Amino acid sequence: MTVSKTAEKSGDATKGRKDAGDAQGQGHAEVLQLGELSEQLGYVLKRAQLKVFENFLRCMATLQLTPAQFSVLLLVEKNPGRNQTEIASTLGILRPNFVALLDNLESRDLCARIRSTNDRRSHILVLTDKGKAVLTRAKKLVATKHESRLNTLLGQANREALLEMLSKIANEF
Amino acid sequence: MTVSKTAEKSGDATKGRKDAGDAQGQGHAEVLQLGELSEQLGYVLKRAQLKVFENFLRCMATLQLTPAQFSVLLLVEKNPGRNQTEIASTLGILRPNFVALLDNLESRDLCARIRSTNDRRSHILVLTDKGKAVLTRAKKLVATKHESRLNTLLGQANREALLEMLSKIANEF
DNA sequence: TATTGTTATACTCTATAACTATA
DNA sequence: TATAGTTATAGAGTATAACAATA
Repeated sequence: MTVSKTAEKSGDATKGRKDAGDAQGQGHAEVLQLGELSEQLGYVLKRAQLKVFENFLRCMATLQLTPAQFSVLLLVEKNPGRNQTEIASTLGILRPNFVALLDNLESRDLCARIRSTNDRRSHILVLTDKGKAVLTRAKKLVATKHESRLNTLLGQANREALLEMLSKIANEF
Repeated sequence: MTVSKTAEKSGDATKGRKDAGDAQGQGHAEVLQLGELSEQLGYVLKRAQLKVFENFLRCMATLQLTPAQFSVLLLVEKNPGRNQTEIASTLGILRPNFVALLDNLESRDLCARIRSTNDRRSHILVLTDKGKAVLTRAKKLVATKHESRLNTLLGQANREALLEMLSKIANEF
């Protein structure tokens, strides 16, 4: 991809480079021109996404939940009684990759696999009481620290418009 | 308390699961409820970004350019005479990871490293004639096949508003 | 035979340390 | 000593094949 996760402090690409008074004539110093790049939706989308995930992780540091883990907890809470294949595929996670993610959540006693009586191949997923409690705290953290900051930055109306357009892209593009 | 490992008698866990016309008792279910997930900006942002990159790759299949490679070509064209560190850090690519990316572009004769005369440690980056030609074709493909589709989907005004909000997030969040 | 969860594996992207050659 | 490019390497994230248990 174009952008790295926590690369360096944003905006220090030209750190330490001075243009004024460069007697040697080497070293243009200004920030590079992004040019058409700043009009490329994919580029800006990716950089925005990294920023948002980064902030999410900071907000969730106390609960140690990644965006993927949070999405699993939310989906299991909303759809109790579903099996691994259903939860994973809804989130776009491949079944093999879902195993380790679930192992992690289960080892922390946040969710549990229950062998289905109807189809003994299936593992029904449910949140444990601890999982429910953690999810409740997580939602509060996300709302008060994460999403609220986006509201402040964009404004409530804009944030909703943004969400709508992104949903349209995600679903119809 | 924690959830028991033994399956429950599908009481409320499977509530509302059965398809209306399901003759067998095996019930494929309806689509899962995303619930609050569809309001999580990070989640929707990520899915939108994946869709956009996916489409980008399809549009660029003939030229075999990834988003990252395209961004490098664009930036080198706009900022000739810059070295690897400057180009890479502007794009948020770490220097070690930039080496293989450049090796690829150079092996395809799209860009070239030129040892700087001022500082023989530096490699100045330039596009080759082939690189310029390919980039011109790439820009046309992106404009006519990729970005234009986004315009159709969102509308010109909305697309600009989207870009502006994403830029704001990328730069100020 | 088909499906669920799983293992093994591979490939990409990202991240850090350390080397070399210059400065 | 510090910096530019590089190598090696490790860790996530994502992808496919195949196996055991079950249907």
